[in-house]
Amino acid sequence: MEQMSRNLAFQLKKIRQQRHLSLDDVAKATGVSKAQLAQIEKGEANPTVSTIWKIAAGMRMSFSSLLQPPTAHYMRYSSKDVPHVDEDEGRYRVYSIIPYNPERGWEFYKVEMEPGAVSRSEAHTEGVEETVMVIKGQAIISAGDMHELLDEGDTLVFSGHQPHEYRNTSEGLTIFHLILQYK
Amino acid sequence: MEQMSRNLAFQLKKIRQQRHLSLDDVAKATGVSKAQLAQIEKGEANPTVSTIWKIAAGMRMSFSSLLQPPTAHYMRYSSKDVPHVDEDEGRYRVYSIIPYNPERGWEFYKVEMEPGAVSRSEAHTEGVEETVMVIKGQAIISAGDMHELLDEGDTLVFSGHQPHEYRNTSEGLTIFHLILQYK
DNA sequence: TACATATGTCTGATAAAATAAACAATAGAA
DNA sequence: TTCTATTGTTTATTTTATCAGACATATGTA
Repeated sequence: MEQMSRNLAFQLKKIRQQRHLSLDDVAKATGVSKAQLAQIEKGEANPTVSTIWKIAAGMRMSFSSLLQPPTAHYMRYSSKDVPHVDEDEGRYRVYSIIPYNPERGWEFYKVEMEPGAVSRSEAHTEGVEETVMVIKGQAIISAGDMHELLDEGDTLVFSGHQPHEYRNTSEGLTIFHLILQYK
Repeated sequence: MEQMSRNLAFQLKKIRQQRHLSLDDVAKATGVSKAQLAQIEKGEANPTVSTIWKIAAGMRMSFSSLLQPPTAHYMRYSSKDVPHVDEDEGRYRVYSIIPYNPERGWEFYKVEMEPGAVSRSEAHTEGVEETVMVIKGQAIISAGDMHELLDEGDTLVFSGHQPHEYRNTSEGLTIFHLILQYK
């Protein structure tokens, strides 16, 4: 994604002008060509790890500080372009509200289930934690020997490391929010 | 440097076989070609940030965990191939023992000064901390209004944010170790 | 055994990252 | 003003990262 490029662009430009260095100075210090540095600072580049390494080493910075996102920053996710996936012949619909992002570590879904609809999930890898918040309707969440009936407003947090199941036990549509948190 | 490639290779391979996935699986999950993934796992690749992003996102990992160096790991720096720089007509010699590494954040030098030799350094950027340990001889370290005379065995820590000076005040060769720590 | 599927490796083609050098724009000094 | 640095941008070229698909090697299944 061009998220990283933006971070890199911001941080590099910031410290370069904090230190009052020209592109030539940085090029000499890092061994990366001036043209490439200019591209990077404009966020129009997709550098390789070795290039980033050279910059970090030459500027005496850590990776984290070089790739850190700028503070005070926001992102809007429009409801218009939310991708969604159907299961159970369209009776179970999953909308990806906030897609996974390596900087964040979690993702956010909205789920709609028709009456009687069921969804089964395989065990996720190791340390995945699921948070379910029922917005409307009623559902039973099962995992191992856990069977919890959630009403409107109820929230459940559980480990997704074993197979689990969502079941709409109400007469109408059930809607809930779902957060998947990765370790 | 190929340091990052090694870390990436190690971590990717590790979690791939922890999750019992094939290269095809990972290719499908991340959108990175199988050939490229194979190269990366062998440490023979120099991927771009967008490729790393795709891997991190597809595998639901953070950058840090993907780029983390394997634990239990050592590195030997041989005295044979230590680069060095001379100043003051060869009477001030700096040997780079451990070069800067973005993962570590500091670098290590050995310095030799002939009798009467002087070295002046410009102010380093912001949060640079210098540590001087005199191994042999005697030196005066000055920075701002600080003037410290160090004898064999003495150690001085000071901020390198202003111009400073090393001066060998002994009759013989003075040797000291120098650590530069970056914020 | 033969067959099928799955898995990692290798190869050639293509897209793109990276460089070096030319260029234009700017600022400073004589 | 003119001349000379200095700075960032642009262009042309080389290098290489990436991909799709072919290949070889297993690993089961009938």
